[in-house]
Amino acid sequence: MKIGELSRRTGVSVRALRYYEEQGLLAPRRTPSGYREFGGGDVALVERIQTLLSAGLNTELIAGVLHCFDDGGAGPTPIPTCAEMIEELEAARERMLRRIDDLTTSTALLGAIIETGPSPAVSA
Amino acid sequence: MKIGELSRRTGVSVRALRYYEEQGLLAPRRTPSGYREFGGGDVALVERIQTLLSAGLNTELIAGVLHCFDDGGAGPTPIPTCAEMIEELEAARERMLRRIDDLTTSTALLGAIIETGPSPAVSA
DNA sequence: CTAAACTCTGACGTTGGTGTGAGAGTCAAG
DNA sequence: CTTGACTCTCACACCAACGTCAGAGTTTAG
Repeated sequence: MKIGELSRRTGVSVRALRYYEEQGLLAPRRTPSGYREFGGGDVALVERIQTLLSAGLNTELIAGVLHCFDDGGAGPTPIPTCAEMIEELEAARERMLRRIDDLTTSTALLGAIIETGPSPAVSA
Repeated sequence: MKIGELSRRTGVSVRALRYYEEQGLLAPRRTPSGYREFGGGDVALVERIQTLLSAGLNTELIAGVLHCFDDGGAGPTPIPTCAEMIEELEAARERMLRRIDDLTTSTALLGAIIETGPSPAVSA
């Protein structure tokens, strides 16, 4: 299928799909005239990318670990080692947890500012 | 004092201080030669700005509510109405809380991916 | 007077996932 | 053949708070 159809099927914008290819997340074939030609499996692949992006991973990390999810396109191929993938995912999760901590601290500080009003709460 | 001294006193970079002025958070006088001349109160003001920034507010919002913290420079002037300020701060806090929720959901999703391994966890 | 230290105003770079055209080629239908 | 829908490749815009040069003027210590 061409990029417009993939976009409609996945709800992902054409621009985003081209960006995914640029980042090495997608590798469509090309027609003689240069049009991208996607396969049926790419629908699930794009959805998987969306899932990982919504989980807070960036495209670089996704590009690094995406092949670990690749079942070869058909069979239940026993997953490659990819212990490295787990490590990177856990590192990403820990960054997110730290980010949550920071935000929690910030909201608490903001809450204090709101409650106490315009006090010179400049301890930092 | 000049910008370098204010920077040393507050620990905020010269570039950041110029940026604050550009955003309307600071309004130093100028010497005939064009040098910024800050007053003693600006140290506390910069610290207050830092506090609000670390609380997750952006400069635009800070610019809008900063005058509500202004005590006139001396007396315990009863704070102006500025109910609007409280509203904006609470709105900002709620945005941050939503962001925390999103991140929490994402980390949970990422955790599930890590635990279950490369399963086709593409529900979204 | 000179050199070091400081300050000034631009103005581009950063980070990441797109939005939004510009200008041009391709393809299917009438 | 022509129109319209679709696609292509650049390439700038965006958001935020700065970092970091460049080139030039100012001030200060010796």
